[in-house]
Amino acid sequence: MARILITSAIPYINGIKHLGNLVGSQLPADLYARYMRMRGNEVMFICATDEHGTPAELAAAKAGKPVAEYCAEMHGVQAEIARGFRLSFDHFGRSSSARNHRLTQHFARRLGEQGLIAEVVEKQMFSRADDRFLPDRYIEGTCPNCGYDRARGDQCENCTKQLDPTDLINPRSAVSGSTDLELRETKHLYLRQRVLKERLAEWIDSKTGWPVLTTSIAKKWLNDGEGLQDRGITRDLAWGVPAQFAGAPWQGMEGKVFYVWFDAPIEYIAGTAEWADAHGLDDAAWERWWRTDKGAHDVTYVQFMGKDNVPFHTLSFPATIIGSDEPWKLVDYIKSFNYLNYDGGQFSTSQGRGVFMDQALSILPADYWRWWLLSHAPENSDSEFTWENFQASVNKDLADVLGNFVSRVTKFCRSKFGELVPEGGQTGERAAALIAELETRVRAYEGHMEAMEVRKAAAELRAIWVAGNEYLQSAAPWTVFKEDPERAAAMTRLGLNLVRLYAVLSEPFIPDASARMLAAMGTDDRSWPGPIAEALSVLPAGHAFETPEVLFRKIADEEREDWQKRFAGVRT
RNA sequence: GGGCCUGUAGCUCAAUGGUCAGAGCAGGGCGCUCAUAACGCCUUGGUUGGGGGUUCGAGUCCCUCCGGGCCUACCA
Repeated sequence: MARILITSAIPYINGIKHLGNLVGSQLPADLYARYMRMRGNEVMFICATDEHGTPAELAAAKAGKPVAEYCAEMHGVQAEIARGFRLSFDHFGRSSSARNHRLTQHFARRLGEQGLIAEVVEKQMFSRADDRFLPDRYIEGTCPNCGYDRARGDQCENCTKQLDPTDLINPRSAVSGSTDLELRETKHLYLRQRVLKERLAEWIDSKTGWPVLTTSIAKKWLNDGEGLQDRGITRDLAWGVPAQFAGAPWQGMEGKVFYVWFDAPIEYIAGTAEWADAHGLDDAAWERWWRTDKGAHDVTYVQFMGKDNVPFHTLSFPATIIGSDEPWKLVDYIKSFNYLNYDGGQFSTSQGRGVFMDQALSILPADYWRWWLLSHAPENSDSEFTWENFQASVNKDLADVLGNFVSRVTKFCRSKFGELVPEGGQTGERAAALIAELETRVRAYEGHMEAMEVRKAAAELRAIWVAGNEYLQSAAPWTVFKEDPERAAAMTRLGLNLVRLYAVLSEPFIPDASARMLAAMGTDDRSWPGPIAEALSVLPAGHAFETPEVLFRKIADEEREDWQKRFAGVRT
């Protein structure tokens, strides 16, 4: 039994995420966690909300709430939706937790003691009307290059030129529109990543099996231009982990907090500590996942994230870990995803374009979305959600291939033998061929799941379902029954056992349907198949089952058209 | 501007430099009647974005052009 630590990139707190966010991290992480648990491994699966930063403060202000209250509420909302999608986190934490405050300050202090923190005085735009420093992109003005009047302080969206806020003509706050801005001096802490460059490069180079997407992004940041740069890890904000604290090896940082990207990944660790606290366990319980000197030496750590998160997970966070000079667990494998597009364009949170997680669940149960999203996961390039494809895929794969298989087996049995696994008889060559095929396919499926090849795993699973239909079609127990009822009984017994096997194999993708199938088969035997012949004799003759209701209903054309219209425009 | 990814059948995607470029869906035909008008079998469909090159051999490697996307360090 292996020990597997799994983290999903933590979703930002300001609002409900769309399906693109879901498929890029939380959902594939859940697939992997469920699979590894099914295989009998000890799994720790951690996610959290990322609660600090300017957008959180602004969103809270807009909602007319104190930021702590706003974040607590939104955390509750996101946790509820995560449950709705059956995301099986061992703990869904909060980056604003006391645990994260303590750990973030701990890492900062260690880095300071190692000489890896620099104090830098710089000038930043301050908006008097908003009473806050503004990040570059929260300043708007006229582009000096093309004259576009809504250019942002980091880049002009119109001509794509890189800008500095001071380049803008007639700069104004994007928050309030105020032009009452001034450049103010402010002191910040920088993480001296340049000092760690060689060690980071060496570490990245040792990860030869990582996805191209992951390593290419890391190497670009390491080597491009002047190479890896030091990074500011504090901000002039009120909401966050205070940068000045007892034992801090610096002074004069009162009123400042750590940058979200410094404290967010630390929440992976803190979230595990929160898990221990929530279960009344001591520190050793979480440290055995994170401290290689306290039991984590045999842990395999896998991170899941969208491509936009890669630099922070390949460089900044490892710089924090390595720089601390303490035996914390480093990530072993980073699975990164491209983006999911929506019907010819991008999902857009600001424009409300596309399907958001809460809306998705209000339309259809989690399994429908899980199946489509995972079987179309954007692993190699950006991929595309269209309603036609979603409808076709769900109707065909889930309703016709799997759902109907369960239906035809159980209903046939009920009508000919009653709702007990029939006894007697022998299966024939076709059953042997089926078992041989499944033997190959199940091992291939395992290989893809272990390699986190999500699409390939989905395709293999579907082929496993299809094999059941092929068997029934060629064995034709409904015909055999007329001549040799005992033989038909054996075939049906095999069919019912296939339903149980499929429930087990499918659990990581469609956990609700899996549970319903097992319940219908009257068993809680979820043991992963060894030799297939054995796995297909778990349900003995005489075992009672129930004929389940329709497992997956089909999506009608009218519904699809209705949804298409509903989600094309602005979210209301 | 720079870097990276990407372009394969009507659609969504596969293919360690090595048989005739494969699947699923959609389309066509046949079969079956247990089943959610479901299932199975067969089948149509490709100058692998264009052009050039390396190689015994290129979807794959190189150059170039065209299209799509992402990143570019203060959004997260």
